[in-house]
Amino acid sequence: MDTTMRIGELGKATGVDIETIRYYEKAGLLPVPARSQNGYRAYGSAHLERLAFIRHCRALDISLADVKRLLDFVAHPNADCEGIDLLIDAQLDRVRARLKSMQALEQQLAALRGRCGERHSAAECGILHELVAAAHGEACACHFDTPSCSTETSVSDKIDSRRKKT
Amino acid sequence: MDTTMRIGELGKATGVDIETIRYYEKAGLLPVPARSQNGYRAYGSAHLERLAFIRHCRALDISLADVKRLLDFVAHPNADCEGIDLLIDAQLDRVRARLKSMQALEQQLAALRGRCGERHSAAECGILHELVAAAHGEACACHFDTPSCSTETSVSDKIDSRRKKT
DNA sequence: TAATACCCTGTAGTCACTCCATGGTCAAGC
DNA sequence: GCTTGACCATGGAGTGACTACAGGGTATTA
Repeated sequence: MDTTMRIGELGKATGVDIETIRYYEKAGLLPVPARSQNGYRAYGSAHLERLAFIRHCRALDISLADVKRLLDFVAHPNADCEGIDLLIDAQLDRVRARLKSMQALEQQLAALRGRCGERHSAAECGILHELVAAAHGEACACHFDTPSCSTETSVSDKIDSRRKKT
Repeated sequence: MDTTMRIGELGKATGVDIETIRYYEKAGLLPVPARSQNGYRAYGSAHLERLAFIRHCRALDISLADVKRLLDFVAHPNADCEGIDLLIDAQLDRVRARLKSMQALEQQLAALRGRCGERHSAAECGILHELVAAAHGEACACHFDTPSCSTETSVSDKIDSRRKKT
């Protein structure tokens, strides 16, 4: 029997908030730990490893549902690894799509930012003018990199591509 | 009096889901519309413009709280525009920070993806090995661009920087 | 008259946490 | 023995920006 840790110790060892640890347990990602006599959770090294694995996956922006799937593969080493493959591929696709839209976004905001030099009234603010013009569907400098400006599909697509994660 | 539209028409004209339109109304972003005799919402051109404005801002990933602030500036054109300035600046900062972490993420995932060529058992999968190794704190190829791999602070910081939006 | 395509309200669910209220446990200091 | 403070427990609510759904009303067309 190895030494056990309380939740606060596990949290410190992994840099994970104790509320998050309890959340992972409730979500079925972290096995239910034993309890010491006073009712405190008692974690072992297996929990520490597992929690580190989860956090590493989360650092890669992998959803908890996918982390769960990866943990299944870890638990069943004889299974075909094709799923792992596809999972990481899909994750990479999502990240790349989001990266692309973030880059466009950065350009748009930078252009918008350049429209306002010094202080004046809102009525004269180039940024506000630009935003209103874009809403009107007029040509606007902040979209120089995209073909059309405020047509319904382009706007909602941009939002969709940034929102959708599963 | 200009022609009015029902919610479905407004939705089609702007590419916005009708549930989202109602949500914006409840959130106080879209003015409460008049109702026709049957109780249906009756929108005018002002609503269409405003909704387009909101969506354009959302396409720039500006939070609804900030969109509200921008709408206040639109409503009070004599106010000092400094707030607009700062708002866009802060937005740009957020986007750039996120962009940076997304780029690191993309590299990590790409490296991870390269670890698995053909199909085999999960036990032999390079991806899984890599993830487990990372969780153990061993040197892992997917972090060649970052100094340390799975120390608590670096992992949680990475997650934090990607989660925080306000 | 029936089907359908709309519209209404209100509530609950999503994701991955985060915060809070309320109360129990334990060790140290007085 | 008592208090203080650091921990731990549970359950429930809140976050943002929607999205989905149940259960009903209305309007148009066949």
